[in-house]
Parts: sequence; structure tokens; C-alpha cells
Amino acid sequence: MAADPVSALAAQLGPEVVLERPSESEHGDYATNAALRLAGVRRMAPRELAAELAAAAEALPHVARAEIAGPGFVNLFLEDGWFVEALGTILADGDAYGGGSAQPAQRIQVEMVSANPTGPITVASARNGAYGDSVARLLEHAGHDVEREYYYNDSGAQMDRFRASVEAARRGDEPPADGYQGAYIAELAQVRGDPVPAMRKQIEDSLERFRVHFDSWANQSEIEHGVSELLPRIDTYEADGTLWARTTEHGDDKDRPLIRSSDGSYLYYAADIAYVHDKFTRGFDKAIYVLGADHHGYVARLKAAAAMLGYDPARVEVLLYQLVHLTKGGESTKMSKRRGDVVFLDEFIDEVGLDAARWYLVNRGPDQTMEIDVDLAAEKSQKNPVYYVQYAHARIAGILRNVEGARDDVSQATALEPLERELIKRLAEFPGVVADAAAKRGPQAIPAYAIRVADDFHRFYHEHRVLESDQQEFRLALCRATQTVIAKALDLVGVAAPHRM
RNA sequence: GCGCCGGUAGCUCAGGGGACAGAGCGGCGGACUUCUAAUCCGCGGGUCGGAGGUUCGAAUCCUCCCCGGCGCACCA
Repeated sequence: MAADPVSALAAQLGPEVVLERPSESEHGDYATNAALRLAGVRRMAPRELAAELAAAAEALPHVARAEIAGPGFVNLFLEDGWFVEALGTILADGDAYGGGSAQPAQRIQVEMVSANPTGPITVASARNGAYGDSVARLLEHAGHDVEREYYYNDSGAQMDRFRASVEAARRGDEPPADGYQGAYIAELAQVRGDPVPAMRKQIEDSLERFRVHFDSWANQSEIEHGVSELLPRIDTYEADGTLWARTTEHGDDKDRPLIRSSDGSYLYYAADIAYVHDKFTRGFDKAIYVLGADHHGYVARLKAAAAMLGYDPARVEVLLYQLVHLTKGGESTKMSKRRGDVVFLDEFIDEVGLDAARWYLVNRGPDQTMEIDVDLAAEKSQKNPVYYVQYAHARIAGILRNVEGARDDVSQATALEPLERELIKRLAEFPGVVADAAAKRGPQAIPAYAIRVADDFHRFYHEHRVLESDQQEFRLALCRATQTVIAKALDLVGVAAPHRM
């Protein structure tokens, strides 16, 4: 596990001690409410317990003093030596800094996007990709072995309608009822042959461009082959000439039909069961599904599928994100691929830029419904904080460019400036922020943190010179550490860290 | 009706038991002979949807209510 200077300090005070950065500088560099939390269990007065903690803290190296405040907070004031050491560990960890929080490391599959190949990737699916991919990146950084998979629903009625729609366009006819329309159908009609492979190619290219890289692609048509051998293993019954899975035995709110009564064909839940089985057979410890909020009913039935097959349902994890609504000049428009009434990912990227698009779609928490005004998106993207963060990275790159080959050396620090201490404290937060974001599946914490880092750096940069200062070697080290952290933070949300802007 | 997710500054949203609630955008006013001004500094702006409850302490947890989004198919 990579180093975390703050946790290391906290651990010296006890296993239950967690350090936080107080919002007020009078409250020290770090503070803990451990005395308040533990007072009840220990049957001690909070301030008495706080006094013990404070005494223990003052005995530690680099702790200048510890103060008891309010009902029982302990505020720590640290010497420069602590900051210098913290910076040293950050630099020593390099790209691995903040990683390795996984315990234990697992093989995890993140299945995401999985939109029907009946049209290009829309902004709605892009949110799935931006969110899912960032979670995957966080899990990787935490030390898990992660694979990303896309599941194609390639055997349903939607596909027939899609092919029929292209056929109709080739004949110059109107699309069939419930068919698809839009410019992309007309384009596909220009080329001979099955439009599905062409559509899939386009989807895969769009996602690759969006920096969502898939390791594997699953097809429902192939997964379905596994259904028949699984049927005996699960709890089923016949009613009304239909075969049902007794999912209510495993927490679902109603049983699910498996095989259609009229023609004997498999219904989607049959494929879902086979797919869950397929995932675990391939050796994943955990199967993460990234689904839009309109699929929240899936949670119970996917877990039920795992349970019926004899797997621990906790190994199925469903990440839901709220939907994307499009507005145009304030008026809402419904997204529908069939009507061609959508904004495609590629258009969105063209309009707002790749980095701004990724940032935008992950910046908001998954539980928050997202409204995108098509008319304002491009204009607003100019003010996207992503550029503020990237600029900090580019500024540092500029400094380092000017002194290529020059030494940086943390130990050359003399008295640290307040802004230097603030910046180091910010960098020291990174392991905690990243571990928390990974555990909570909440990548939106990363952009928020990155802004804070950029904030602290820009302030430092404005106030103090790096080159030709008597602190040059130390400040170069500080710059390099900041650059590493910003680059990693941006990478975790799929955004580039440019060296020039 | 039942279930899931929201309701925090003019707007878009962070925060999700701790010390006076944060940011961006928008508004107003300042700062470049300097390693990138895509920057920095200052000012203004809040019944954290409402009501109860738990707690030393609630925007945060519990209950009820109001408003909005999304579900509740032999479609996927």
C-alpha cells in the first residue's frame, strides 16, 4: 500500500483516530474529534480524553503543539519537518501515490454502456461511460484487477426493427412502425449489407475516442446459448404455458418470465441469468453493472439471478446514475433514438471538447439528474473548471521545461511559507480522497479535489517565485509533486493533463 | 398505490453527524517590465423544501408531509 502521510500521523495516535483539515486555520493543521466519538465508549469526559490525546500528540516528532478546543476537539499544529517529509513520500510514490487502498485486491468486471447497437452512442449513454470508466479507473488505482465489458443486446426485437428501418430507407420507404429514423439511418442505407457491424464499429470508435476503452464485448445471442443448461439449476415453475423463475424467493418483488409461451423464445431475463453465470464462471470476484436510473428495477432481479445460481448476491453490484435530460433553449426534448431526436456523443464532443465533455459528465454525482441545454453547452464549456485545472498542470510543465536537468530536493527547505504548507496539505489529502471515492463509487469527488489543488497551486505560484528563488530546489520538488497529483487526478476521470495551453 | 433518486446562494451543483454551510458561473471593483493573466485579490449573496424526533452537537440520521425525475411488460 502506498504511503498516506495523514493516515500515518493519525495511526500514531490510535486506530480510531481520523484527522481532518479544519476550515479555520486557528484550529491547526489537522484536527480530530476522536475524543468526542470515544468519550461514550470509554466512559470518560470528552475533554479529559482530549487532554490525553493532546499529550500523546505532543510527544510525536514534528508536532509543534496540540490544543484542546470546544467540547473536545484536538487541534494539531505541525512543524515544517512534517511537511517536508510528507512531500518526500509523495515524490517517492510518484504515479502510485494515493493508490493501493484495495483490501483485498479483487478481479472486478465493470460492465457499462451496453446500449443497443441500433444507433450511435448518445450523450445519455456517454454519462454511463464517463461514470463507469471513472469508477473503473479508481478501482484500478486502488489495486484491483479491472476489466471493462460492453454487452450487446443483439438478438431482440429492437434489432429487427433497426434492420427493417435501414432496409426501408434503402427502398426509399418510410420507416416501419416503431422503427428508427434520423440521418444515421440514411447513412447506413447508403452501404450494402447488414448495418449492424457498421453500427457497432461506430459505437466502438466513439467510445474509444471518449477514452473509454473496453477489454471485451459480449453478445446476448451467444450468452443465450448458456440458458438451457442453467434452467435445471434454478428455481422455476410453469404457469399459463410460460416458464417462470421464482425470483421472489430471493428478494425480487415479482417472479420473472423466462420463456415466451407463444413461440418458446427466451425472454431477456433468461439471458440475464446466463450472463451473470458467465461473468462468475470467468473468474470475476465481483460483477459491477452500470445502469441508468430507469433500470433500477434490475437491482433485485440481477441479485436474485446470482442467488438462484448459488452465488453470493453481494458479488453483483449495480451502480445507478440518474438520467440526462436535454433542453434546447430552455424547452425540454425527449431523447429517443427512434425519432432521431437525440444528441450523439460525437456531436457533443465536437461541440464542447473531449476533456470538457468527460469532466462535465462525471463532475455531477450519479444521483443527480442532469440537464444539458444543447444551445448553452458549447458556450458554458469555455468556463469549464477543467481548463483551470489543466492550466495549473501546464504552468508547472512550463517551469520544469525551463530548468530541465535542474535538481529538486525536498531537504533544501528552510522556513516554509504558509501557501507552501497549504499546498502540501492539499497534496497529502489525495490518498484519502481517492480511497473514499473508490469505496463510495463516487468519482465526482475527484474533479472537486482537483480544483482545490489547482486553487492552492495558482495561489502559491502567484505569490512566490520558483526559479531563481533561494528555495528553488525545494519549490521544484513541490511543483513536481503537484504536477504528479494533478495528472493522476485528471487521469482518474479520463481527462488529459496538457504540458502547454 | 408501491419502489428508487433529487429539493442547499440569482443559476448549475459540492458537502452527507462536528467548531461561523462551500465552489463554479453570473454581478461589482482591483492586480501583468515576472517561471503562461485560461491567473490572482476583494465585495455582495442562504428559513440547507416543511414539520416533528434522536444527539453534547443535525444540511447530514429517523418519522411524516409537500414538490420534481424515474420505474413498477411474456420490450430490452
